[in-house]
Amino acid sequence: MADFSIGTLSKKTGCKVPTIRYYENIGLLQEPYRTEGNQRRYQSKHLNTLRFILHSRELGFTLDDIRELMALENSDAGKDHKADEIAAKHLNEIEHKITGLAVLKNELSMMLKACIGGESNNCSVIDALSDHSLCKGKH
Amino acid sequence: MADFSIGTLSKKTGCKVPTIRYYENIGLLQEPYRTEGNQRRYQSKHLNTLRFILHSRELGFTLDDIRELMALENSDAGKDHKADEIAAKHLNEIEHKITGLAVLKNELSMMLKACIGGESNNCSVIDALSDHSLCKGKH
DNA sequence: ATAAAATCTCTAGTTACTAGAGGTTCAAGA
DNA sequence: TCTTGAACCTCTAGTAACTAGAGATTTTAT
Repeated sequence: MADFSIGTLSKKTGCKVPTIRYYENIGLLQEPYRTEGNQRRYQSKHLNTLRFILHSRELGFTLDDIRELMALENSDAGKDHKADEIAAKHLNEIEHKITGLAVLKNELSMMLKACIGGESNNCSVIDALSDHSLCKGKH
Repeated sequence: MADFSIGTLSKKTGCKVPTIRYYENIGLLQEPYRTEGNQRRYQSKHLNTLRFILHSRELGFTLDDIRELMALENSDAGKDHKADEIAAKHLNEIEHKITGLAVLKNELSMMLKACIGGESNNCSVIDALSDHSLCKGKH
């Protein structure tokens, strides 16, 4: 297949044009060659790399994680082990986040339930937020 | 109680000194008076406001949410209703986040399980991330 | 009085992009 | 072949919510 423009790469991947340029700027995506008029022309290797980046981002990896993951690909030694490590660490962080959010959810639900079910008309989310004692011990 | 310095306010709340100045800069925290030597001196109202801000942040409200919540306090009309609305919207977002993270968690666990349990030695997180078909349909 | 700790302002860096200005190139139709 | 409009180019600055550091001044305690 013929080489393609940045707009085409954008359509193929769903990644916005400025974001593609950004990834190139920070060294995540290899610089493609340019036409005589200075426009970028991509090949399938760029498409693959970009998809790798996007999928990793969807899974919540940071650009630094991704940079590291990509470096591993080019240095065979211990490659799988290190990649697993990064993924495992990431999984751990996600589990922590989920736990934290579940706590928040409860606190917010309780606040709201109290407001809707309550009888006093000075019931208020604001009061709940101002009342430090409500969260004491949890944080 | 006597008025206190920014360092003392920091200790009372656990909020870092530069963050307190930052909140003042962006207009979230009222400017305190200054000593002749230009140092800030705070009073209990500042302590209360800062605690309100910090607790709201812990619950994941953005600084803009908090700004809005604080504006409500000074405009009685529909105050409770609006605050509930903000909190409810926030609760909704948190529920979405939890759902999304749970999906990620599964995908990552499966990736890792396949790597650890697998027999081939080219098993790799990187391969899983490169393989776009794995996530097709979910995203 | 002196010295250390705390404070001051200001700028710039972080993450992962997005938006806009102002100018150039490409591709398709007449 | 010419023209025109879409797509492209670079560069700067803005977003959220802070954090870090430089270099100067003030406060506090001995």
